[in-house]
Parts: sequence; C-alpha cells; structure tokens
Amino acid sequence: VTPLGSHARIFAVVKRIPRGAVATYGDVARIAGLPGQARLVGYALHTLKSGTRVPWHRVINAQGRISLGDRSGGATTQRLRLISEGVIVGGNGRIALGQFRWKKAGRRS
DNA sequence: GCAATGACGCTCT
DNA sequence: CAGAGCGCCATTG
Repeated sequence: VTPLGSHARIFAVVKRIPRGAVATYGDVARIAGLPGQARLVGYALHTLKSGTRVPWHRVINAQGRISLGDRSGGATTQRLRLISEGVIVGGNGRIALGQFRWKKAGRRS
C-alpha cells in the first residue's frame, strides 16, 4: 500500500512508541506488518541513517535486554536514554517488559 | 549484478 | 538455566 520499504514501516512504528515505554523487535515487526521478521527490525535499526529521528533506543529484544553492542557506546546510550525517560533498567541491563512493554493503543485511527 | 554483513525470536535438548 | 539450530530480509561496497 505504500511504496515504502519494509524498513520505512518499521521506523514508522518505532516512531509511534510513546516515551517511557519500550517495545520488542518482535512486537515492532508484528505491528509494522512483518510478523516473524523480528530480524528485519534489527536490521532496519542497524541501517538506521542519520537524519531519521527515531527513538530506536525504545526498541529492545524479547528478553527485555539491549542487543546492541557497545561498539560505539550505543548500548550505553540506549540504557541511559531509557532510564532518562523513566524506564527502569535492572542492574543486569534488564528491563521490566511487563511494566514498560509498549501496548499498542490500537483502536481506529 | 554479486557477495557479504547485520540491533532477533522461538523451540528443543 | 544454558546452549544450539533454524528461518527471514534489506542495505551496502
């Protein structure tokens, strides 16, 4: 329906994540219309290019953990940003998904 | 155009 | 709980 690539759709979903909430790759993929393509979400975020203001730091894996590698401190940045939003990250870098997991507001548009 | 790379999720043992 | 294997696709050089 949209000439946009799969990545564009993923970004659109990520952008919809409200502040103080987090979503898992699988959830984002599902909401984006790519069920089972959790990997695509990861790939999409990896290719994320500058200029695209996307709260990618709100996207985490199903384990409630940050998958990113701290290659450029990305993982650290994400953790700090989440905490800065009010998301509580366990000492192990674990996040209480049951408490912060983004719930699709769903419901007409 | 080809080949290589890359932020996952789930199930089973 | 820990480890391993399988399936999926788009972007970049």
